[in-house]
Parts: sequence; C-alpha cells; structure tokens
Amino acid sequence: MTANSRQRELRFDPEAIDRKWQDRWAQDGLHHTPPDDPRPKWYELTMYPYPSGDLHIGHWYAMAPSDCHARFRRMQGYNVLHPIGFDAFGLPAENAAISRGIHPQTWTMSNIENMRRQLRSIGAIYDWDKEIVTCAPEYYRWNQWYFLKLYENGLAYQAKGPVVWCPSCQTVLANEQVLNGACERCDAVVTRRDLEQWFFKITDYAERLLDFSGLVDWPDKILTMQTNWIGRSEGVEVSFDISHLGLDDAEIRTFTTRIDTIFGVTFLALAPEHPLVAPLTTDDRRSAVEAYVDRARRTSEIDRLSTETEKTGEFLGSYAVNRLNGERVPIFIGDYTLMSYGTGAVMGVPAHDARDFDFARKYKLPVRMVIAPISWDGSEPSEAFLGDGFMTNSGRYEGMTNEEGMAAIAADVERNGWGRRTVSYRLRDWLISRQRYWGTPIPIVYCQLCGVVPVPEGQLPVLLPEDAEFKPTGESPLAGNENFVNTRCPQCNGPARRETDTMDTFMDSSWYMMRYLSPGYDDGPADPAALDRWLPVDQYTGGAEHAVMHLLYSRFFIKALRDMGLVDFDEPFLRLYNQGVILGEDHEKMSKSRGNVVNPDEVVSHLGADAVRCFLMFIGPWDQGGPWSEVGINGMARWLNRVWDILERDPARLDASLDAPQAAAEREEAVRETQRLLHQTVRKCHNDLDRFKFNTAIAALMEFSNHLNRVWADASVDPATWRECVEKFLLMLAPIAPHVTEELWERTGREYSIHQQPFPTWDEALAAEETITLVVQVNGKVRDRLQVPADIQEDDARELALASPRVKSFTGGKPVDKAVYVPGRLVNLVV
RNA sequence: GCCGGGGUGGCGGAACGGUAGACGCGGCGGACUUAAAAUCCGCUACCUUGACCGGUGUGUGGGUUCGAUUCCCUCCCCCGGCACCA
Repeated sequence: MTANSRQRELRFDPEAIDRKWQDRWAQDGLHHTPPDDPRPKWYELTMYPYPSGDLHIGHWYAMAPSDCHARFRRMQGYNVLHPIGFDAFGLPAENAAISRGIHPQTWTMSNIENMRRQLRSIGAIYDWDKEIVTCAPEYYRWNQWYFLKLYENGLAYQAKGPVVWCPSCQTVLANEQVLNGACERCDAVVTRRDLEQWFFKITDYAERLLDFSGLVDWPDKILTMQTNWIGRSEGVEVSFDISHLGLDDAEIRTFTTRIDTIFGVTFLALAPEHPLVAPLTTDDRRSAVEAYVDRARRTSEIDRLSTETEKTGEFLGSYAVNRLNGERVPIFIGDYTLMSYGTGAVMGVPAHDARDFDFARKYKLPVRMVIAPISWDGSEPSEAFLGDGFMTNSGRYEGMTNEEGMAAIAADVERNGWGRRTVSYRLRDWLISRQRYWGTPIPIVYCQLCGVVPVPEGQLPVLLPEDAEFKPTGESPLAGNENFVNTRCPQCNGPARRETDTMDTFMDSSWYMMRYLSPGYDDGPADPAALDRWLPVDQYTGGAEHAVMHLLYSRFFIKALRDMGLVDFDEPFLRLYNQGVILGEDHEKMSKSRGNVVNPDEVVSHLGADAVRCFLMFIGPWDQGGPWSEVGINGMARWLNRVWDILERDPARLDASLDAPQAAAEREEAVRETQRLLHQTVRKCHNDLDRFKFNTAIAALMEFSNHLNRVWADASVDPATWRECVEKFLLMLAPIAPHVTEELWERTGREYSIHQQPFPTWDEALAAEETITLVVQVNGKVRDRLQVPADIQEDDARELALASPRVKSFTGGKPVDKAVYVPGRLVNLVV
C-alpha cells in the first residue's frame, strides 16, 4: 500500500484543505507578530536552513515539531515569534558554479524560491515579512559592520593561519573537500600552507564561555561538548635553562599539568614550527632536522593528527638543563607536540605520560619513575603510570604524595622565577577568512602608505561583485577581479587593494536571531526597541551537529557585543533542544547514494501536511530521531480520517438514545468516565507538548479518540458532553495538525480561527480516578488485582489483599512477615 | 582511546523504583461486499493449555531493594562527538 493509492480512500481532500487554509491564514495575516502586543513574548527559533535546493524530510523533522511547540505556546497566551530565513552563503553554491556554470547568486536564489514554496507547505506560523536571506547586501552589510566593531575593540586581528592546499588544483580547500587526506576533485595528496588571515579572539572569552549559569535549559550533552571543546587545563609553565648555549633565548618554556613529575623528565620535545628549532640544531644534526621539519610542514595538520599513535622526531643535538635537579636533557623535535597549544614545547616524562613513553621507547630514552604507586616493586614500568602515588627520585620532595608534591614544586618554581602557574585552553581563535567568492567581503583595505585600513562605516556595504572567476586559479576568486581589488585608501586616498577573502558563514549565523526582528531596519543590525523586547531567544531548536561551532561562536559574539555596549543580554539562546536524525526506511542515514531519501512533496500532496507532521512527531521521542515509514504514515492518515469521521457525527443523534432502555446510572457513569478521561488527556497533552514529548501527546489523543468511538457506539453520553469532548479534542490537536483541525472547526460551525483559541485547561478533581486497580503481590510477584476505591486506607487494602483467595493459594497459609503498602498502587506481601 | 546517548514483541515505541509492552504499524480471524479495496469489530511477547491456571521474559553477568526496564558495578553490541591538547 503506497501513500498514493491510499489517498482516494480518505474522507476528505487534504491537498485542497491545506491550500485553502494556508491561503486564508496568509491573507488574514494570522501569523504576523504584532509589535505592540501586551501578552508576554515568546521567541521560538528553529535553526535556519541552508538553501541546498530541496526541502528534505529532515527539514520537516526539524521544523514541523518546533512549529507545533511554537503554536502550543501561542495557544497558551504568548505573543510568539517563530521566524524563518536562509543561510545563503557558502561553498555548495560555489561548487555549483564551478561544475555547472551557474552563478552562485542564481543558484542560491532559485533554490530559495523553491524552498519557500516547500516551507509554506508545512503550514507553519512563519511570519514571512520577517524572512532574512544572508547573501543579500542588506544583511551582510551588518556582518561587515560587526567586523569593524570587533576590529575597533581589538577582537579581530590578522595572523598567519594554516589552510589546506591542493598542489594539483592550486587552490585552498575547505576541510570538507578533503577525503582521507586527498583532494576530493583530483585525488592529489593535500598539504598545508600558512596564509595571512583574519581571526576573532574567542580565546579571550574562554573562561566566560565555560560559565553556563546564564542558560536556562540546555542539554547536558551540548554543555559537555562545549566544555571539552574549550578544554581548560590548569598547570604550570616551567622553563628549562639553555643559557649555556649563548643564544638570544636563555630558556625553553614548557607547559605541564603534571609539575609533580618534573624529576622524571628525560627529554624535551619541541613542535617542528618552534622558533628555537633552528638555533638549537647542531651542525651534525641539521640535515636530518631540516628534512623532518620539511616533511611535517608538507603534511596537513588534519593528517598529522589523524596518523596512528606512532611518535616520530629528531634529536636537535643540544641539551637543556632541568633546574630542579640540574640534569642535562636532550632536546628533540617531534610532531606530536603542537605549536598551537601551550608553549609549543613539552617536557618529556616517559614514566608518567603515555605519549612520552612511546617516544622514549622509540628513541631509547630513559624511563624514570618519580611517582610510585603503593605496589611498585622498583622495576621499570611496561607502560606509563598515570595514577597517584608517592614522590620518589624527587630530591627534597621525596615521600610526599604527588598531590602535595605538585603544590610544593609549583610554589618553588614560582618563587625561583622558573615559571608560573597558568591555565591553557584547547580552544583556538576563530579563523574567519575564507579564500572563497560566495561570502561576505571582509571590509579591509591595504594601503602601501597607511597599511591595514578598515573601510569606514559610511562606505558599507562592500558589495560582492557579480563577476568572478570561479575556476581554481591559486588564489581567492575575488583576487582576479581588478575592479573590486583596486580601490582608494580611505585615509590617504592613495591607491590601495581590497582584502579578497570573504567571511566564514558562521559569522552570519552568530547574530541572525537579531535581524529577524526588523529585517528591513537600516540604521543598524536591529531595531533597538525590538531587540530590547524580544531577545534573548526563549527556545532554540536544531541539530546537535552545531554543538560547538555555531552555538559557541554565537555565545561568544553576544558576549563580545555586550562588552561593547551593543546589546544588554549575555546569552543568545536561553533554552536549547536538539532533535534527532530522521533515518531512511532501512534505518540508515538518508543519502542519495543509498537511494533512501524521502521527498516530502509527494507525500504531502497525497496525504496532506498534517499527516506528515503528525507522523514525524509520532515516530518516537523527538530528540532520538527514528526511521521514516511509508506504511507508518498511512496509519497516521487513517487516524486523521477517523478523527474526521468523529467530527462529522451529529451530536443530536445522542438525544434519541435517551429513550433507549438504558439504566440512567450506567449512563451517568459513562459521562463521568468520559469527563475524567477528557481532563486526564488535556493534562497529559499539555504537559507533553510543553516538554517536546510529541509522540506521547499524540498517543493520548488517539486513546481519547478511541474512547469517543466507544461511547458513540454505545450512545452512552449526552450531546453536551460529546460537544465538549470533540471541541477540546480539536483544540488539543490544533497545534499538531493545524489544517484539518481548522477545517473541522469551521465545518462544525465554530468561529474562525481555531488557532486563536486558548489551549484547553483541566480540573485535577475531574481528572482524579474514583477507583483504582490495587495490585496484590506475594514476594514481589503479581498474584491478584482488585478494584478498590481510590482513597482506600492502608489497613483496608491490606485486609482485602489477605482475604484474596488467589493470594491465599500462594501464601500457602504461611504467616505474612511484612506487608509493603504503596498508596494507590499495591500491597506486597512477604512470606 | 576518551566523552555522550542507546539496546524492551515481527517493527516504531510506552512505562513518578510498584500491573512491562500504552499508542501505532504489521499479522491473524470476523462483519460488510457478487468480489476486491476501503471501513468497522475482535485477537496478537514467548513457552505450556481446548480454556483458565502456571512458567519465562526489557543486550550480558552480578549487586542494592519487599519489589529493578528504571539505581550501582562488569562486560558485549549500536549511534553520535572528540581524537597526540602535554
């Protein structure tokens, strides 16, 4: 059974209903967010899509449930903003230009056109007047403006930074263009090059970014990932003496988190790029060292890091002195030492560091235990010992615990001026330069006389020229555009050249949530009044793949803006929720090569947007994702079909049944039970929608609809009860299935629009059970179930349990040792 | 290797430490139909039984508890992230 063949069996025409109401809502401006609404605001943001061309079912999975949640908040009485836009700059557009000869602008805008249509088909409450497209000059102008602000405040700077280089294509590659260390286009082995590039000083904010106290509700997973990404380590920067060599530098600085192991140092390892490498290399070692440095430089950093655990290096020929014990230790270079972390030099302690141990084994360096575990027999270890123990071979620190030793040595090192306690971070500064065309031009001019000159604010935007050479030439595509490159210096009006790199697109997404508020605003990135009213974002939803790039960059960005006095909040997104990944029917990740990609358009036109929305929310917990199912969605369409059937029934027909010879007491009981289930369902649905538990909210609604079918078949409730039930049922379903509910709301004579009604409320008293099933266990095993009043007391419950004949047969007349009573649930008899 | 998240019927999944399998899909049986589809009704973890009863069951092995899918420890798989950070 395919979606296609099921469609003609539905009681209604979903395509017509979708179109009818989407048009009507648009016409009435139902989703406009009024600027002066007195209700409390709720800013619910879903991560904007990249306009790749087609709205994938994965987009639906991200957007339909978040729309449902935003709608729910609106029915709860909030003034809700739930905007959408496009993350329109980036590499795929440029690749399309290269491979198919289409201009990135053309490609991007036609994709956006198509995706707008598809996004409308979801039936979300997007206010299209607030749409943003980041490749528009009105948008990226403010990227440039912010860049200048960061530059003025010393947070943007220029430095050499590594890029991945394809020697065959003669071009810079993005990391995602490298497959197994080779260029994805020509398969040549990539190398690394250092280019002068722009950075943002996110490292200045490392400490503040570790403070999550300003966040209300973020998944622990993301906080952990950010914490690990920032990678804070407390340690000691300690230097080794090389004054005997008579160089400009009298010492080598190293960073360690294990100063307690300094008596175990048997070598030093410098990064190949370390400035002291050349001066420290002796003549007899020079050719070998230079060859090693050269090899390391040609290997890309990515490659270098992904190589197995084998440690390589070269002896420089010189020695340094460990000031704590006066020992001479050989100085090596090794590419397991990274220039970009700590001081670019490490003290090698083979006995207490796994990497140093490997290195020492390979180069036959001594391994000296200086932290002894209690069980240590004095022999050389077969692997590095990383645990705690007692100081040994450690001079005056002998016998201390290594924790005491750590404190004592650190203090002595500081007192002697050999180093200082410090903190290192793994986090690197944010490299924003891209040697690409399709991005925001960096607003900088290079003047022969004045040097680096920022473009004055009044001259923004620096427009991205339309013509550029996309074919690989060895430099940024903009560099070949003479009209763009050649300009006048804003300071001296002399000849100057423009910066030809463009910005990382994470720049666009760092502040886009502010632009939505006033997308046409011309005097700044956002209207200050709107900013004041709407930010920070109350609820952000999107994929966990943005845990450490986008989300960290945006947090940094906002903190930096706050320090500059440009905003007055500290965190951009108060709450975060990550949806899972929608899989193909084969339970595999969707991909073109697997052929398991689902095109939502076809399903939507056959079964309707609501069936797709409902099904995506019903698959399972939203944060866990799950497999698409062609038959599964048919089941959902069938349920909506039954809902339609329920709403088509005329409640007046229940009046006729009053004449039936049915006991009045029985009918009264059915009404009471129906009321109870209604109130329980409202409670469950409310609480589940509130916490993104869409699957169980829908299950509760299904149970309620099943109940309605039963009482209709029995004609056991009165028309008024029926009317109340179906009305509240529709209201609960409205945020989940907006089109069908609006249609049924109208067809049953109710006033437009269902989406402007409040979400139903419940009464705890009416939701409370009158009787419960009392479970009776014997030694923890269920032996009987008794229907008892909900307010039964412990003594009565115990008595009833003991009186049960089934229970008696299991206790075998033995005396009961103990009876555990759980109010409202069970009695457990222990014999 | 390290850090997260998972492992429950044929499938997706439900279950404040307290009736395991809600809800849905699929399957089986029935009603309606000339017939099929759709629709409606019933059954559907496994073993045993004609049926009740009973027994076994939430990746593995242990532990805590009157009671464990849930908490703790061991191990095995799957998914995601990081990956020589001194």
